[in-house]
Amino acid sequence: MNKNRDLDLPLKKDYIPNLAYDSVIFGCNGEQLKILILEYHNTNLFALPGGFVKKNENLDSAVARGLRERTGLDHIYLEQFHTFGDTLRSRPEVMRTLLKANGYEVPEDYWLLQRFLTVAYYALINYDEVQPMPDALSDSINWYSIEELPPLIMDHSVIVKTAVQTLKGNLEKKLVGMNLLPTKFTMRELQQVYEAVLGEKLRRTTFQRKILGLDILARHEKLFSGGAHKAPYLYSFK
Amino acid sequence: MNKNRDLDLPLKKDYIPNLAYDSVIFGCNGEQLKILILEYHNTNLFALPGGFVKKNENLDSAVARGLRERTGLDHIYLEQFHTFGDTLRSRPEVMRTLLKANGYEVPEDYWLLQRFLTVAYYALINYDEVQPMPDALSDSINWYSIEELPPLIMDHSVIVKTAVQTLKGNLEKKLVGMNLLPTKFTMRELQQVYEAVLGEKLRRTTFQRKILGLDILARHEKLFSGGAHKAPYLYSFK
DNA sequence: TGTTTATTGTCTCAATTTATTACAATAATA
DNA sequence: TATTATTGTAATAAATTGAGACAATAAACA
Repeated sequence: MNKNRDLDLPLKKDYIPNLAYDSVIFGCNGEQLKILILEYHNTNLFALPGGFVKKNENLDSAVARGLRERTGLDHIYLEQFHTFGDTLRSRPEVMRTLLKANGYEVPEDYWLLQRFLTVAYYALINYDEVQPMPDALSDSINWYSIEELPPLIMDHSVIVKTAVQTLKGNLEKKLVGMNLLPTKFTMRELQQVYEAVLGEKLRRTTFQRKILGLDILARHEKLFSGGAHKAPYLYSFK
Repeated sequence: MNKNRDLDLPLKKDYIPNLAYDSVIFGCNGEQLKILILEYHNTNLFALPGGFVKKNENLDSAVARGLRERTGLDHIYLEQFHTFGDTLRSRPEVMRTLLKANGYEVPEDYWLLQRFLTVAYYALINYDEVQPMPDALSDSINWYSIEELPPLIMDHSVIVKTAVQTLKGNLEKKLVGMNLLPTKFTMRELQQVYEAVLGEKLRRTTFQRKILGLDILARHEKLFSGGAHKAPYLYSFK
């Protein structure tokens, strides 16, 4: 197999053992809430983007680093939501399969085949302003609607479900919705984000009154989209 | 020093390296929200109860095990709330101090002196029905009001603050309040728990109507306390 | 150039929820 | 039997939210 690719693999000596992180990276295309999913080379295996924590690196920094590598973006809204630590979540045979598919034959005691706990984060980014990049072991990274995910490896489906639940809960409490939009956005776009996250239609007038009442938005010029109707104002987060 | 106590120390081979857990164990005496704090032997150092995860043990099980050891209680309400992973949170000199104070001289590369990330949980228990027990390295474990904590080692004060914030947020969302009370309790006791957690007085009639309206309580016999007034009903969680 | 269409911003009134007050019931005591 | 402290619930006021109405307006069209 492809022995000269070994240098791509993370080295045991550089990382905290038995500990990983995974990121649920949310975007919204105006209709649906979506997340970024990796597809591993030659395997038909799908997974969340993730990585490992360097021995002298903050946990948060490690996740931000991985996110930068996948999205090219900096200063992303990022929030830790749960650490998954069941013994049964680790599936060495899955890891072995995807290493093999990439040309790596590893010994029985290879560090990546051990048990891993993972700290899960969710990130909110602007769907339209990102050019996602696959990692060393995967050949594609794509947006998937949270309603139509491919089967994910290990416990990644549970991680996604937990992320969606957490995001729902934080939407009104922490007002994180605008992180899924560009700096300036219309009230309708914001409402569409809320509807995609909550999974339900909202009443336009009530929504507008509530959001404006929070006094967190600054109003800017109008947006002339070319449509045959009144132009909406643009808003930004204060 | 006391070499024959070495057997009490956790052995590196049994545990996931670089990973710990800490528990913020809440109780309520009717007036104040309190937590259990350990005082280490001969050091004047105070800390949260915590421990390590065995190589083949679920994370949640490890925390439940530690909680059982400190409180003697089983089936405790337990919730993970954050994983703390900054490099600077680890303070090997603190660990060395408290090992020394207990008679343990350890080498420079001793595993407990390395960097540790910690998964933090909070637990809710009945203040009156627990006989807390100190761990191997500590000589006391006591209730402290969250308003009057002693100075805690490392980042344990931050962990406590985060726990209190999380508990506040979950009080109404997850209705966890009754876990701080015995099986049967009066409406006033429940209100006192809410007031202690939220840090504010609540209106009696509004509180009673809201809680009863949730339809989560079963009403039982009255409690005759001996006071010169109408006796309140006892309630339990449905 | 007026007319039409789709959408927006805001207002009004109804429905619901929450806050506040009031008050009768009652357990022990004097 | 009156007094005291507290409880359960009802009644009313205030605030919030739901639902509809409507004028304003940007572009297309006749």
